[in-house]
Amino acid sequence: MLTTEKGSLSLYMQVKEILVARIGNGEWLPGSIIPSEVNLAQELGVSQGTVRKAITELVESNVLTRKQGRGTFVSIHDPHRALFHFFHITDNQGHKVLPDSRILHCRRKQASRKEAAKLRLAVGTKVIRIDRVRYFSAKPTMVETITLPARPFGSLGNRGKLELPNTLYELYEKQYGITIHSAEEQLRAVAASRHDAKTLNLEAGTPLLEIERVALTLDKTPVELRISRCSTENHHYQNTIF
Amino acid sequence: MLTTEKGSLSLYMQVKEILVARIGNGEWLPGSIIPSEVNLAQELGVSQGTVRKAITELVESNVLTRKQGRGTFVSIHDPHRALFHFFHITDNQGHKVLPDSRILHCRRKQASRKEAAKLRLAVGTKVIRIDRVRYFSAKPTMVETITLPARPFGSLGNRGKLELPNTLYELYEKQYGITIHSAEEQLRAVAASRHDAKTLNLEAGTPLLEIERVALTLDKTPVELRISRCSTENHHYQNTIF
DNA sequence: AAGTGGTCTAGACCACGTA
DNA sequence: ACGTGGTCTAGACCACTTG
Repeated sequence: MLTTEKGSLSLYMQVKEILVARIGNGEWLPGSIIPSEVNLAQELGVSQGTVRKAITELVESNVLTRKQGRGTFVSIHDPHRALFHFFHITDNQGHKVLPDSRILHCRRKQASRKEAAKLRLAVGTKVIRIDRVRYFSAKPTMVETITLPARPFGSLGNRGKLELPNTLYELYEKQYGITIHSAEEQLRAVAASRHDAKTLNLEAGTPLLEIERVALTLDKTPVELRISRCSTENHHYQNTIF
Repeated sequence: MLTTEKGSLSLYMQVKEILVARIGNGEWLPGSIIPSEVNLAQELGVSQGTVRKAITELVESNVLTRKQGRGTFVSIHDPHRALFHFFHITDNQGHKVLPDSRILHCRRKQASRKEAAKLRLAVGTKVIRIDRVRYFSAKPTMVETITLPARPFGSLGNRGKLELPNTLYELYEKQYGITIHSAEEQLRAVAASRHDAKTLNLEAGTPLLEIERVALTLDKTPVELRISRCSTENHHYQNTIF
């Protein structure tokens, strides 16, 4: 129940937690409309302004989306959002294009020390590891290794595994009900290994941009480790600091 | 004058523009307090809620800072803000430490094509170019080339030039009244040149992380071009995507 | 026409910092 | 005690979308 007692959170924060909980437990699915501000206010016994403030903060953190005249919706990961929010590679003219993908391998393994640490699993836990190459206008440019915990993603790669979509986050959401809300990335310069070099058709030792990303759900649970090594001959990583 | 006519911006947006203008023209300097919400509302003939909404957005974009019980202040670039907002290099344990700096050169030149383009100047315009090395625990780790338009920064480096502070953005603000509000960064992997290698005490050809940053003022005027080449042996570039 | 979010108002009380 | 920002309310009107 909502309270306004001394030690408690502010009303709108309590409303926010209720909304997040309803999204988290699947009561309101991605893409679906939520009740109007007036209805929620009535139901929860607060004013519309309080509900509004809670919703505003969730819109700012990309959890909800408002559409004037229509209603408020649980955010959905269409390819557009994946591209503009989570994909930071652009060509040297600043144009952003999603690369094509080709899967090299997809197998089950036991989590290495590093994978276990990054995904907060016990060493040896079953994971799925995907290797793929990504192409910009038919030119191989990135090699990617993606590690997923087998627990939620158990069925992935079991049958017809080489047919994974290009935008994985959409798959996670639609197939497994897992929505990526944030990510931590670490960037380094590394020398291309012989394998990298062969795959990307360049010389071993060529400098590559390595991006190590841990993707997180709304409650900060890590659900994907992705290591990308990218040739920065014609592309770069673009970051805007506000 | 504020209006609520049909084609015009919403009231709180007009208030926001007034506040930004007063900051931009130096009426309210960085670090100083601005009038209270109630006073501004009275002066501008709107309700406190409207002023509040305008201020809230400016706080979100780091232009203003609220301090409960005290007032609202124009944001200031203390070293802390520079470090946590604009400096993205951390060691491999995730700890952020500001490196020491040593200036190698500081000279006046004519803007190269690239510098002119990035700073939106005519080719050949006078610029100041600073070369420095940055150290983490006494180990040379980054080489930096900083280019500033001579116009606003004319006096910089004229006398005793090798005595520049470690956090330049603070200098820009205090000395020249120029506050950096945002930046565009492009990251690439490059091979260390012989000069890089000698400066950083490693072998030519070693992969380095190159960060090319254009720093912008509140009105999006580019005022600094900074190219950093960083050894990522013990450090990396950390980015969080929300 | 009805329902939604978007803006705006006027006033209330609380929590915090300063004097 | 006073002034500040922080929260909350209740109600108004506008702009937009849908039936």
